[in-house]
Amino acid sequence: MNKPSIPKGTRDFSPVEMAKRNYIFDTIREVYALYGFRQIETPSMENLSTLMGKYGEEGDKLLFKILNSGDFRQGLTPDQWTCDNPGRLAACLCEKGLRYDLTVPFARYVVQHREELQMPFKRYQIQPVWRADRPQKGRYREFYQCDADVVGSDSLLNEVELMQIVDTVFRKFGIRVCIKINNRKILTGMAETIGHPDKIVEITTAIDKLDKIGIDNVRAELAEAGISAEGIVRLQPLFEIQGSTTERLEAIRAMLKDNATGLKGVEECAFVLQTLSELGTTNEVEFDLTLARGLNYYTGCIFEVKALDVQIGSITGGGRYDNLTGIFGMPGLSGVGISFGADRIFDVLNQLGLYPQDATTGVLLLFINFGEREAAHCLRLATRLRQAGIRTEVYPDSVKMKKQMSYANAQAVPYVALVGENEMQSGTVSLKNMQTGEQQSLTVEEVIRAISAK
RNA sequence: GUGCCCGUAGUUCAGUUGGUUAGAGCGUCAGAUUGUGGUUCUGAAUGUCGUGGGUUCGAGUCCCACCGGGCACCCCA
Repeated sequence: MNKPSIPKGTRDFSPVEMAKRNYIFDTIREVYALYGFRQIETPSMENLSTLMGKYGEEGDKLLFKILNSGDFRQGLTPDQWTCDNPGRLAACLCEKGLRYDLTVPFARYVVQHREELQMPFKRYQIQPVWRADRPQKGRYREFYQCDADVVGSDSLLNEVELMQIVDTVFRKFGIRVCIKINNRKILTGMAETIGHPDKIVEITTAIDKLDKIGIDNVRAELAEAGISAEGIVRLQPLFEIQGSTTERLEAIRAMLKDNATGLKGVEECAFVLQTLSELGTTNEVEFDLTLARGLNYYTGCIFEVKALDVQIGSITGGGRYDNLTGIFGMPGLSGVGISFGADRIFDVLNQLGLYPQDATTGVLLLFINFGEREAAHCLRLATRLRQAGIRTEVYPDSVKMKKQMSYANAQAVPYVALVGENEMQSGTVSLKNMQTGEQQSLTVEEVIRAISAK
């Protein structure tokens, strides 16, 4: 018999895994709320027209498309069927797709609900997204993003605030990270200065790979993208500028002295970095000229977070996008956002064993079942414990004690209550601490106090 | 989408140049122990060897295809 299975790149989550994941979501949620963000949700599927063309050519290929219901062949001409372009055919068969990220659906939401929204609008959203990618380490076809965005405010204080959120969240998790900041305007300015304003995308993707493939390969890739030899030489300082943040900012400022866009980018970076350093952060915040980020809707500050103690891709990213709502007919609205990759954070916390103990414990107390009369009595005691907020369970069957104890052990239940004939008569509970093995005779009130104290 | 590696009990893996009835650890279940788990001891269950085809007297082992998994590229959380 064939065993049932789940699609490639998807996962089941066990109770223990869910407890860990909820710890992650709750922590992020709490920090978002602390900074005044409100939660929204959007549907899993969007109209394909909302999604297409927002993530570049590669992104379009990675969209999960939903086959039209009913007779999806209706109205298709033979020409359309035999069409060479799979994208064109898909557009005829599918009008819906699964969301690829949370930012684009959010932009759609803002435009659609613009009359009801008060600007600046700060929202957070924790939901799964889907990408038809080939799965590998730290990369799934269904994964959760935890986004926070502010729209309707150009102030750089939003960038600062988002970086404080990032810093706070990772401090709470106990993950040591490096927060990298750059600005798309600097890269745009560079492209303009070297005479290739049209090659911004090529330049950013090539630069982005620097630490992975090395400077020579980056140069080769730039040449292949059609950048002149002279242009590549003039880009050189990008990789070579050394020194403190202020020194590097100064050097790049000199390079871009005739380019208004580039200079604006430098000033924006300088402001965010300066303000953050005055406020103080737990984690290191670094100016990284080679940070580019793939998504091409970014126009201002861009950020990325890397874990210092685990080899994994970036675990958080984001940036400012000046005209995302423009595509949906609402120009002139600027937004900035971040996205925590919950699944990668999950992997990092697992590898480093950083979960706090009470985040993963389930039931706190299990009543052993000695028989019908005893169980009825325990049920009443359990009700009182639950009213006191203690997660309590009564074993449903009066089977061998060894089996019940093993159950408690396997579930990592910290306390077991034994209430048999003797205890019933004396009105007590024999409370066993499963870690130490100690056992004492207590009243229900004393049990509540003992467990609550922990 | 491109390239490389891998599919044997619930799980991690062994399985000789192709040779009878495919093994082990962990886990599970039962007992030692009818009011005491996590330690120990004893015993037991479990496989269409990923699927289909081919070579062969004979295939877990060799060949092909498909499916699934992992890794790298691409891209990204």
